[in-house]
Amino acid sequence: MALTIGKLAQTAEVGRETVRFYERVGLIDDPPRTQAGYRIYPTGAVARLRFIKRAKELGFSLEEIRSLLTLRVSPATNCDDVQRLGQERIKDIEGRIRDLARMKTALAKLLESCSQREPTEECPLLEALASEENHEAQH
Amino acid sequence: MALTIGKLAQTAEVGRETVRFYERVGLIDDPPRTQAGYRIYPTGAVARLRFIKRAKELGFSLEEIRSLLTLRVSPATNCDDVQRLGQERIKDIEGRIRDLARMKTALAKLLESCSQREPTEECPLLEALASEENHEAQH
DNA sequence: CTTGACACTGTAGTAGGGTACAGGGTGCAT
DNA sequence: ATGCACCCTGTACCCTACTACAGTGTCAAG
Repeated sequence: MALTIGKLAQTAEVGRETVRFYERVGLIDDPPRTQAGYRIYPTGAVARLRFIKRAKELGFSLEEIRSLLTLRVSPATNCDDVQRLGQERIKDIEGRIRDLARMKTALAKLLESCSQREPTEECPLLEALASEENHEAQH
Repeated sequence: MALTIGKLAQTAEVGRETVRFYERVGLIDDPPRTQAGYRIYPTGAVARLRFIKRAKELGFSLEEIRSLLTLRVSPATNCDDVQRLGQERIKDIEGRIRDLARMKTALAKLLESCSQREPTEECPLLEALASEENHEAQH
């Protein structure tokens, strides 16, 4: 069950041109072609495109997504490299989760104080994220 | 204790030009000026810039950040609007946290299987985010 | 055997988010 | 009173991540 580029794009909910763009920049493999030169994709390509799409929504750049996608265990890959790179990524993700959690708390507090109609002078969001501590982001 | 643009930029760890850019697009207020036209910022501007910087790192666009920043309690703001907008943002943030947590789990599993030298054919990250459910992002 | 939907390549344009001057003024330390 | 660091306004340019053609070829349905 193979897909043409249009069907793939539609299924993964990205643009047709976007698929070709990702191919150009090496985020997805060059697919095999028909006699006529049409790209034909395995169904797995859908997952890959969806992954890229969602990772992008999570704030990863295409460059970062590339490095996430190439993280896999294979005989050819040195295990230490995978461990190191993987640990780095995990730390990064943990940091993002912490920051988001802080934002969420701040927002929740804000909404609470709002519903109690106690106008706050300072925006609690600012305080929530402006804090100096634990911040030397590895971006 | 007021700041010139250079000092502000340095303290908040953004570029001087970036500060002017944010002013142009309305993310920060036009500050008062000296006789000579020099911008002078209150110290609170540092927190605002830091907030913008970190929210950006978390994948929010300047447009979204604008909407986060205007979410504050003030007599002029309708409380229902704040609640609605805030709830939306919280849902969004929760979704991001969930996705990131899934990615983290997938990465950890990958590293584990690596240390056990079990080559994985498929990148386990793909499955982590590929799930259909709970996904009609409000971006 | 044509017509309409889809595919191909290549190149150009766009939006978002800055970044880098050029050309000129300010301000304070020596 | 003259450097030197800093500020001002423009305008132009850059990178990322698409998006939109133009010009042409393919293929399946009627």
